[in-house]
Amino acid sequence: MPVHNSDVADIFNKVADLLDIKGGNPFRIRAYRNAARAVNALSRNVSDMVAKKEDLSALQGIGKDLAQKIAGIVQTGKLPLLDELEKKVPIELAMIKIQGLGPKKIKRISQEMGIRSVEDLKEAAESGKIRDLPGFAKKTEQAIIEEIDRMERRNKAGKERLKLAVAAQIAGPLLEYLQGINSVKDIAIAGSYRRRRETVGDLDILVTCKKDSDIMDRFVGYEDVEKVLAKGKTRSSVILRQGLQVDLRVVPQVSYGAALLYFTGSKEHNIAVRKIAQKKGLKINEYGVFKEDKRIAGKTEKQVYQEVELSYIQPELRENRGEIEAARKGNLPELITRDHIKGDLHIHTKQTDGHHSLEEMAHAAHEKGYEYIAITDHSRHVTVANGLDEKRLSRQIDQIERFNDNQNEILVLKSIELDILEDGSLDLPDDILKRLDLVLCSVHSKFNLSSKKQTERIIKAMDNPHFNILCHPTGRLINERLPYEVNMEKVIHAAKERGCFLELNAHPDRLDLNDIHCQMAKDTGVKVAISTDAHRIDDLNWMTYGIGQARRGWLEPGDVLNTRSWKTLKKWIRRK
DNA sequence: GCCGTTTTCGGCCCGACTGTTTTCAGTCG
Repeated sequence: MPVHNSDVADIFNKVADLLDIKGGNPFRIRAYRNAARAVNALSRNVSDMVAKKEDLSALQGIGKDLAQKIAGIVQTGKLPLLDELEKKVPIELAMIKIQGLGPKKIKRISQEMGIRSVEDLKEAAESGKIRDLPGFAKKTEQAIIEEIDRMERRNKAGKERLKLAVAAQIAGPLLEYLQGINSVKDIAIAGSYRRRRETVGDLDILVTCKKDSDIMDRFVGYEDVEKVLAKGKTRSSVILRQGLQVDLRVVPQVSYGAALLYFTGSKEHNIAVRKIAQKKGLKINEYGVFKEDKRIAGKTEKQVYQEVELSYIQPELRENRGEIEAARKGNLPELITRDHIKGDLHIHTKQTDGHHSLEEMAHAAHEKGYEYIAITDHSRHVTVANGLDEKRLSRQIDQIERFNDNQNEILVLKSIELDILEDGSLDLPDDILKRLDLVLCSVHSKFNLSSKKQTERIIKAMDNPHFNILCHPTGRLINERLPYEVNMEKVIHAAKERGCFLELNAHPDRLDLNDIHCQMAKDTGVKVAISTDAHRIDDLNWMTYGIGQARRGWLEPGDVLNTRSWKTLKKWIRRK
């Protein structure tokens, strides 16, 4: 089994947790966590980098020692330090995931009561033994019981973070409710929701409001609130029935920008920004930028960035993956927006597994202001979707030509979502593909091939001169199905060499390409098509999720295929 | 354990809330 970046990151995070419980140097612990994050954020496979003898210590947060440890993990799959720590600190690491229990408390519980696992802890708490420990009491004991219960329910459901689109359904009505409180002035959802991450762990809502507002009472009184975790003057936390934690912060208007920056994160971005401030003799917190004790900025995010000589950084970029350096040099990307999109290149109809007709989809797309759409029904191999064979595709082609002849609203491109078969051949013969404007190709079967075979399969398919766009390139379904084993670096380079393109599938369950792969495509010079994979009219709205992901991947209008008019697009996709 | 336009040694982001205490440590984000 090849060692993945996430394997290395998991090992480092475990080391950090164990050192934390053991009572290690907090900065050494942070170094391990930083390294875990750095490895996870890499756009390349760390195994490949080790194989090519690249200098890992050049990476931010990874020095000589950790570079060596990474090489060791790649070669053996293990880290001796971790094995050693696991022997010295024999406790189940799941314990640290219990809210309210940190390393210090776990250490005491395990040392003084011999508790080693969540199960032991549950039993001790339920039989009232925890409260006897000095520093612990009834409330802590009760909280432990409740949190273990919540954790168990969450594990059963199998997901810790909600998909962005699901969170949006919960956030919408809540935001409306809070906006209805007349003492509220500004309101925004910050956090990973604002950074448009594909999943969110909680919602951070920020408000400014009039003095003596009853906002906190109203907030904890919201109909969906199941449990109030904390309630203060400036900060309250609740858990909603749907399991989502929501934090509400009230900040003074002069601090709104500083607070928005602070609570939008990411944490790593904030730390990096604050470090710059520190060097300039300034202090940044959620209330503003301070020189000694005087506030010199804070009303807007832009002001705060200005004080540390950075240009404004879009929320989607705030991951400490190079955006700060780019802001300093003034070469941040001009990120793509929904308004740049001229058409949707992946749309299904009733002919296969869609729910609306070609005419209905075309009309809806016209109403969105699009210049063109591509009709991309499935090919015959996808039998469950009633995929098209040559005859039916031929009829659909005729139908589209007639449709285009009879209206001027929108151009409908003749296309297909064609299956890539196990051996890398395409599901329909070239004769019929020739008649299409555009050919999308997808893997819908044999997800469990080895990385080598899966990569070869896809690249062989790209050898066919009709191949234009690779759909949902890794096949992952967020929270449901892992990506299949595939070497994306090779796939992207193969696409570049052959004049092919990659899709960023905007379906909120897919968002595939992910942000890091988008950036990889951009750096390689492969243009990306942001498409919804709509199966019904409403699905066309998913474009905004694709845009969010693309922005996280630093994509500019010029990096995206469907920001171009069909006239230009047509030239780009023609293969030599 | 990392890092350097003050530094190769001595730093390493910062504040709110809670629970258990009588002034604060632990946890969280």
